[in-house]
Amino acid sequence: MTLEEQQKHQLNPHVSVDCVIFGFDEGELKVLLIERDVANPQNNTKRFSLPGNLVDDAEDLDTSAKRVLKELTMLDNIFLEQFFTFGNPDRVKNAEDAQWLNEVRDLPTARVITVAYYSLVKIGDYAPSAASFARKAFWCPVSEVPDLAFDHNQIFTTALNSLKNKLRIEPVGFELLPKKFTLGQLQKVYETILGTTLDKRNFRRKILNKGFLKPLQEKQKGVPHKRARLFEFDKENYELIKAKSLYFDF
Amino acid sequence: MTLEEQQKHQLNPHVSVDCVIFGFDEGELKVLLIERDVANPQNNTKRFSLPGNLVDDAEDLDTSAKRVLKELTMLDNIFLEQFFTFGNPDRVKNAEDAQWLNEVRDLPTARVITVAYYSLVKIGDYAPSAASFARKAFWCPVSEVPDLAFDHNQIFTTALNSLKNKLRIEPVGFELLPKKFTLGQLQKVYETILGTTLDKRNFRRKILNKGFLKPLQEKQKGVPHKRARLFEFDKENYELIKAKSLYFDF
DNA sequence: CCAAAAGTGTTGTTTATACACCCATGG
DNA sequence: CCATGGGTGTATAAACAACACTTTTGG
Repeated sequence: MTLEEQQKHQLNPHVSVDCVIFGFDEGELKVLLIERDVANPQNNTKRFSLPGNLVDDAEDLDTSAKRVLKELTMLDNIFLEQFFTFGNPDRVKNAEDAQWLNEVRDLPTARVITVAYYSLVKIGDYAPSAASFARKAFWCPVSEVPDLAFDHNQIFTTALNSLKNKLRIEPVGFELLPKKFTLGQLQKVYETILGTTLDKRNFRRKILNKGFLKPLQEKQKGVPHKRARLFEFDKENYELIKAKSLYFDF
Repeated sequence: MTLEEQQKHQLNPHVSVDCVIFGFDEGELKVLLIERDVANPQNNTKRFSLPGNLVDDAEDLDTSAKRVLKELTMLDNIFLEQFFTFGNPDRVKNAEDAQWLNEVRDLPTARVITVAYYSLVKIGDYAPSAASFARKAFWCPVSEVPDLAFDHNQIFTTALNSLKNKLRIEPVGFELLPKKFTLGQLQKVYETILGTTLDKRNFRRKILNKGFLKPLQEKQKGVPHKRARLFEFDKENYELIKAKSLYFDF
């Protein structure tokens, strides 16, 4: 290991990143949780948390979040955004987490502030490579998130709120869907995240008028109803549109 | 000093807060800068920065930002919001800042991540108590911000953007004005922050329809033109309105 | 009397909302 | 033939944008 590499892997014991990774599957919004390794097998109380880790001391925060995300999901991220920093001095001091911290941290009692990110991934793309860590990581419907370590429940709730706000301003919905998707699927994503129902005709008119959805010739196959037209997100066009009108509004 | 107080004042060398404090005066948006103390009087190159400091190790981030703001302005804050965390590993490593860090920090070469807040204050209320630190702190028009220490120019720019976004969503404009203000003043605030001009009639109609401005009987005095009606922000009413319609939209 | 900001309505255009039926497919 | 989601248009209401003149005051 070169000196440079060594330096790169020197952990900063006071700053961490946590990632709230959203996915969408079977009409449900899900979040990626990990089940914590506990070295001591006697302690078999399961404890769940968001994926996160200390930052390396020479590493940018965004880079760190990308690294952690990649380490845990083997996916290069699609979209990754810092949304809040949590720094309650007691956030890592609950008794339930003390043992685990003792096992894995050099300074288990140090105060740690954490910079939180959220990310949207396509579960479909992602599942195939999930096998190697499936024992530790799993998708959990957002309505069934259990008690999490540290202040991770608060982080999760804040992330969900940020995602809602983001969705009103930028068209991030397709990040959760396969590259080719139907308008019905997209509408479902919006409804799930916003927690409302939307009128089908109004939704379609509005989103098609934005001009960043490219209709394909291709259609769905194998569905027990009329085949829906497939669409792609038209990134180039979107960039042009964004430059003019900043707001999206749902 | 009690043990508790001692603990409270133990600085965490790895985490700081920085505050971007906006004020509005003479039709201009201004930001509060400080001129850095340099112990060594030989070094008389002036160096400006945003007000900020390391967090105390047992202190919440919001509390820390409030404390720093109060220490520097003697004002209890009106509005204070975390907007981004800056963590480039090189952000405190420019040569220009090294000497100063050597003088004031225990670990002058440590990487510091900083949680940035912005705040809006009424310059009018604030100026009277400014004397005691006026040598060190001053209001600088946002269009004339000089080179700042560390990455503070970037922090400032990001804050200004966040403020713009905030203004579109919540009516924060009056935070910058005296308790009683005219619609003309308020419009000026919006125009200054958003960097546009707005139609007077449309602005008035729109903002009055929101229902959170309480017209007073009182009028301006001593102006060389028609006296404008004064208004107050109606906080209770605003809370009611906010509960229903989340969006504000300018 | 002049400069400077206050105050005030209307019209045309765009955007949002509410709403109901037929179509194609697989099972 | 049935259940399922796909696909389509119109009418009403609300919000927005553009636009010009009179009033009051201090100097």
